[in-house]
Amino acid sequence: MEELKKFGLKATLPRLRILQLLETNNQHHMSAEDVYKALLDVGKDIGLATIYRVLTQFEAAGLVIRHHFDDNSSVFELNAGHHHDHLLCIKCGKVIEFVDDVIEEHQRTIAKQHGFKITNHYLYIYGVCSTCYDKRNIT
Amino acid sequence: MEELKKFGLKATLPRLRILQLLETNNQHHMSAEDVYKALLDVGKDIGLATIYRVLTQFEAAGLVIRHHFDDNSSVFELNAGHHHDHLLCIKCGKVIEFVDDVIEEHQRTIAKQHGFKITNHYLYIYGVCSTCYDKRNIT
DNA sequence: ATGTATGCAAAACATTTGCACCTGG
DNA sequence: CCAGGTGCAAATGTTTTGCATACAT
Repeated sequence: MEELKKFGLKATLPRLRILQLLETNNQHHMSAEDVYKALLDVGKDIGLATIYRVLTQFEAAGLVIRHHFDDNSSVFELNAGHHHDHLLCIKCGKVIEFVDDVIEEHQRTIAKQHGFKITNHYLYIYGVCSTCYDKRNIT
Repeated sequence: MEELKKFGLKATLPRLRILQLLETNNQHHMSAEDVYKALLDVGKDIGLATIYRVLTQFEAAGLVIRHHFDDNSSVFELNAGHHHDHLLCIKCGKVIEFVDDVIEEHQRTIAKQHGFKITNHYLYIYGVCSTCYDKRNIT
């Protein structure tokens, strides 16, 4: 909880609560709105503006990663230290995390060939998961 | 130009102009605002709302691909038929397109392992290009 | 003609910011 | 105590929508 101090951020209640929520929530990917509602549900009324500010600071501190999935809003996930990519179901919203060393290696090679210093990279594979696919003709 | 009809879209002036712009513009990646301004510059005053509507229809028709780059706005590019990924400079905005067969193959494998039917996928590598990197201590 | 498209202005969102008040160290 | 943090409401930027008018077929 005190990793906040490493980044010169005071350990305030809103920050601690948001961090704790991200650490314990079983859906790792949350929008600012999701965080807001989840905290409200637990009786913690933290302003949405503060949530945006805190998440943005967390992102700058490297505690959190911001993604721009297909819709026009941002989702945040705790930076667990190990980079991973995402496989997303467009029907049910399921998110699967994965790592493929060969893909990682090829990305580095491509960046090098073009003279780029990589800062970060995102791979999103969208599709329909087996559960949703099986249901396709049922309803 | 008449690929519009294939999708049940009337060949109206705004659509033809937007399509033509995307086909001829040397920057392949344009936001709705970019398209709006580019057309204005050529004396074609097409409402921004129409541009959004047309680009969205083009996307649905598969004529255009919509990307959500790091900022919170959408950019569109003509679907040239051959899928490719993107390498982006965070300093100057340069965009390089590339294809890596090994990466593509591994993506298919991963999706299959998880029982997903891929609909599409996006790989964005962000970094600093050599030009910007060389300039880093100059200014 | 007639169903579709467009333009404009207003609405809907997601996100950011200004400012007075509160709080952690 | 005091710098930094928060809440609220207003501002911003992007994208969507309602509706009357204009256009392609």
